[in-house]
Parts: sequence; structure tokens; C-alpha cells
Amino acid sequence: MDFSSFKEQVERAIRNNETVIFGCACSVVYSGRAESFLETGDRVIMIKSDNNLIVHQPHGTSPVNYMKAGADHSFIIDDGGLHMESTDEKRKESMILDIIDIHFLHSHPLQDGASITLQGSEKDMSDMIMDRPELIEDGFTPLSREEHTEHGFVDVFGHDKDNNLVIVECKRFTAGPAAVEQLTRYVRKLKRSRGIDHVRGILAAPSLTKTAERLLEEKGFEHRLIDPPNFHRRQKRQQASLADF
Amino acid sequence: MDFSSFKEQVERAIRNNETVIFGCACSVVYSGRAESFLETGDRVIMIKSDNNLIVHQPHGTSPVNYMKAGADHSFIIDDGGLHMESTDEKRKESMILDIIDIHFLHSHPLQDGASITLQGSEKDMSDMIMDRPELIEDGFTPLSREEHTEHGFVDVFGHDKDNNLVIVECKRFTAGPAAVEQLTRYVRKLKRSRGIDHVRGILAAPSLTKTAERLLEEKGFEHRLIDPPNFHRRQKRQQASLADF
DNA sequence: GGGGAGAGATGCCGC
DNA sequence: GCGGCATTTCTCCCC
Repeated sequence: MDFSSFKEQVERAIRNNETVIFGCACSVVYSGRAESFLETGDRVIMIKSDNNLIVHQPHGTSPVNYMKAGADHSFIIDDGGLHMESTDEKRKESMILDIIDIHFLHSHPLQDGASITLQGSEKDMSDMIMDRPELIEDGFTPLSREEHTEHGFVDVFGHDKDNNLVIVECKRFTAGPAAVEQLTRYVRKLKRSRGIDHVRGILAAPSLTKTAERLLEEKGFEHRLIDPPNFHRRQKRQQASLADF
Repeated sequence: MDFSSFKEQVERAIRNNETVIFGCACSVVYSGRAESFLETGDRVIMIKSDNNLIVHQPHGTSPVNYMKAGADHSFIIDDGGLHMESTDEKRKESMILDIIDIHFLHSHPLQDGASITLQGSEKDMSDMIMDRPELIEDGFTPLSREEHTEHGFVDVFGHDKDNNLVIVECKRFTAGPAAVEQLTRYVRKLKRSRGIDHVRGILAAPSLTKTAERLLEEKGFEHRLIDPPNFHRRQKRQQASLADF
């Protein structure tokens, strides 16, 4: 494909807020929060309608290079060939593609106003505990959720049947030492702010690392093995059973 | 574009280890580590030669949905239209695209054996401190780097002019409470393993959050405001000045 | 494969 | 904008 017609077509597509995708052989240099260099190879470049730019190698999950929305992308043709220079003045970042060969180019005006809904998050987990406090223990009474403290916020906060204050920190995945430290800060802060010397700390997670378990024990905290909820899966099963009729 | 010729073309491209890209109007359901749903809109789907699959909306930096290498992708045509089902048995994940309309399709055999080099990382920062210990203070003598302990590893480890042991934890970005807790664990571990009661802890980072600063003070630790090195940028400037001649 | 930690992390929310 | 924190984090390294 001819460089100058490529340049024209991409520039027109960007002006029209289209999403541009092309495959090419190129090298990449990035300079900004860090510095990176990638020697020549075949890549797919996508420039979205909001000027987000991603560079993908033909393997791997993540983009090898990218520029966020807010960057400007310009094309230069000189003796050395075709170059794309992306600059983000605000973030003081820049990226340069030296393009050797173009494999394909496609641009299209894409319309998408939908936003993803996600379930099974840590917040869903604390919702579940608010709804079913017996998951922590009989007599546990949640008082508030995401209580803001100077050190952050607490997932679930309440008291047990003997009126001891209880802080529950939820993790939707295996909990490590960081989760224990987080719980420690919340408990320490609550003790100070309320002037009491006994606050129970409970880590709720589907599993713990051994280090986390030892730290919990050292600090006199407890844990509960609780799986995060999966509402969608439940819904899908219901739909499936409806479809059976 | 016709659904059945689309299906054939994509399946053939996947068999041939090509990278496949298509634009379509579709809805997406994901079930695995969490559950997600995205109603119909225009998206770009990329299937790489290693079977990585990413779904991009026409805006945003990150893919809205994805499946990692190891997943299988199959296409089904029925009364409801065209569906793509990706399943990853090992990770117990699945994704379903209900495709309403196809905007474009492109597949290409891409060759890329290059891997990115990155500079300005935390390791580069500890390298810099090893080379220029006076950045910490006059008389600081680094002894080793990335000293492994039971709780992880220490970035830089040495002693000051009065022969006190010093642990330096490097962060190449704003350091938060987690960095202080990390430093705390390293210092605690070193005190125990060497049977000494005084080890200096220093957090080296370009900036600190207020919480981190207060925690440092509480624990009697210090900090140094140090920027991570940017070798590439330096190199580029040299090249630029060479080009000036 | 699990565990631990960094990352150009990204993204969200709250102040 | 910063701060604090979750994330289908991703990635690497080491045991």
C-alpha cells in the first residue's frame, strides 16, 4: 500500500472520529513515565474515536505500547519512510512508530454507548455479607458499609452478639499479607477514634496465603472462608431452565 | 457480510495461525473469575495467533472483555444469528458474543519475534542508588541489592557512616501505605535475623502520600525524594545533539 | 503451580 | 487534581 494514500486515509478517518485499524511492520519507541524500545516486527495498531492508541503484537494479552486518550497522532513521510508520532503534552509522553511496510488498513465509524456491568466484585461480596450477616457468625449485626476512616474505608463494620465492635475486610480472591495490614490499620484507627481497646478484625476471603494466616494469628484476628457471589451465573441458570420449557 | 462465509473465513484464518480482526455489532457475556454483561454495540474483536482474544469498544484504553491464550473459539449459526463461544476449560472461563451485524473482517499472518525493552523501572532506580549512594546520604555504603528475606526481598541494603544497618525501599512512583508496610516487614525481619534492635528504614520515591508520610514518622523511618532514572531519554537527547551537526 | 511484588499498571470513586 | 484502593489486574521471578 502506498504511504501517502495511507496517510491521507488515516488522517481523514481520525478527523471523522472513526476507529482506525492497521497492520504493519514497524519499530516503536516510547518516552514518558518510562522509556521503551521495540525493534521491527508485525503489529496491529488501533486508533479509537477518542484518540486512544494501542499497539498489539500478534501474541500476548496486553498491548505492547499504548497512548491514552488526549494524545495527538500525526504522520510524516520522509526519506526514511513513514513515521507516526503520537504526543501527549499533558502527560509529557510521546511514541514514535517507524513504519516499514503496511499489511492492511481499515477504518469504520463505530457506535457504542453501552457500558459493562460486572458482578462478583468485592463490593458485591460486602453487599452479600450485609444481607446475610450470619455468614460471619450468628449474632453479627452490620452497622454500615464502606465506613470512611482517615486510613481509607472499611468494607463492613458492625458488632457481635456481645456488643464487641467488628471490622470485616473482604477480598474476592486469595488474601495476602497486604490484606492483613489493611485490616490492621482499620482496627487500629477504630480503637483510637473510639478510645476502646478491643475491636475484632475479620478477614473474609475465599482463601488465604500461609503468610497472611500467620500474620492474622499473630495479631489476634480471625478469618472466614467466603466465596464472592456470582449473580449472573445464577441468572443464566434460571434463563436456561426457562428455555427448557 | 454473509454469516456463513464469515464463519468459514475466520475458522480458516485461526487454523492457519493468522491474526484475525473484525468489527461487529454484538453483545457480550463473560463468566469466570467474575460475571459480566455488555449489551449490544459496535466493537472490534481481535483473535491473535496464540488464541488470545480481546474485545474493544470504540473508546477506552483497556479491552472491555478478553480471553487469554489457551481458550478455544468456535462459531455457531442458528435461528438467533451468529454466535462466537470462547471457552477456557483450564481457567473455567467462558465468553459468548451474540453477533448482530458484521462491519468488516481482516486476517493476516503476522510475524513478530521482537520483545520490548523497558528502562526506568524500580530496578533501574536501585541500580542508580548502588552507583551513587550519596543520593541517600554521605557515608552510605550499599552492601547488596535485592536481598532475599522470608518476607520478600530488599531493594538496597547497606550501612551508614556510624555502621548502622540501613534498608532502602525504592518506589519509582508515589509511595503509599503499602510501601511503608513493606519497609516495616523488611526492617522487622532484619532486626530478628541479626538480633539487633536498630535498623534504619528509608523509603526512596519521587513523592509520598500523606498517609505514607505519617506512617513513616510513626515508625521512625525516613524518606528521600528521588526521581527514577530515564536512560532512554538521555540517549535520545545525545542522538538529537549528534544529528545537529 | 503457588506465592510475592512491580507496573508506562488501569479504573473507580471521593474529596 | 490527588488519594486510596480494587482489578476477570498482567507480568515476572522464585520456591
